[in-house]
Amino acid sequence: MRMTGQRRAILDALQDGHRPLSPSEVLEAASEAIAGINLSTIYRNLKSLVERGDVIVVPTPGDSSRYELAGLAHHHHFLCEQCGRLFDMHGCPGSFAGIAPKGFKVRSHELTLMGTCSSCTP
Amino acid sequence: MRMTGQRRAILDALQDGHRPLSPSEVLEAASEAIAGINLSTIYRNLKSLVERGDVIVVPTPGDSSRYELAGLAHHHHFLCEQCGRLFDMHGCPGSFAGIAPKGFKVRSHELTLMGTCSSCTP
DNA sequence: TTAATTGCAAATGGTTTGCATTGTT
DNA sequence: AACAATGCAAACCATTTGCAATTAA
Repeated sequence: MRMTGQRRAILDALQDGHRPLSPSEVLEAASEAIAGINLSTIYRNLKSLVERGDVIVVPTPGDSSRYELAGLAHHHHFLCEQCGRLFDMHGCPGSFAGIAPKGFKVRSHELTLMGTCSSCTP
Repeated sequence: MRMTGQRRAILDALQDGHRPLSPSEVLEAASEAIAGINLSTIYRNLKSLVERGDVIVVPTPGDSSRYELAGLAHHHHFLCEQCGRLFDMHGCPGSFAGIAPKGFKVRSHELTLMGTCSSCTP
């Protein structure tokens, strides 16, 4: 994988966003650096960046997946139902392995809080 | 809303499944009672059953939403990465409101454990 | 008979892919 | 030259919708 300007711009967008971004949010942010950048390219580059381990997928309940830079400490997210943005939160309340049914093997977990972010609260 | 045979079959499918079902799982189950039942009808009826409050949507991270009968105690789910089925778990480890950023209003939360269910564990 | 429900096919929206072109080494 | 990366259009898949035909109250 070559580190092209487009991939650089995508990583920059994720870095500057300070929160997980959807593909269309990445497109919007990267478009400011590279006019005419294509959504297919965003998807393809996000995929290869994930395979390479530079970026992780954030599966989001009831909405499309977001992407964020890899290497952050384990944490969870807040989904604003008003503006649709996903935010990072710090820490994790536990492993939750105890509530899994007997015989089920827990590999990971997703915790998402939903509500209204501070910008959208009147 | 009229209680047709199709709607009856859909509710029966959700009841008998003992776990949240995807639209295509509902189709498969309802087809045994009503041959030729259409997927559009499944979607339309699920929607009206949700509006009526008989059924709730279970938004599932990284996968399409599932549906389950309303009225169950607050609980969370386990997604088997092998067979794709979603299972109910009992109880909830907490409110999690404490980890939300300042100024954010929490309305609800989704907790999903991922891994391998007992049927898929070797 | 009146209004809700259904099947079918077409539309939609997000994501992926084929292919010819462009860019990098 | 050899191969990776891109743009574009078409394919895809889950979900929704328009409409004419059917069914329930």
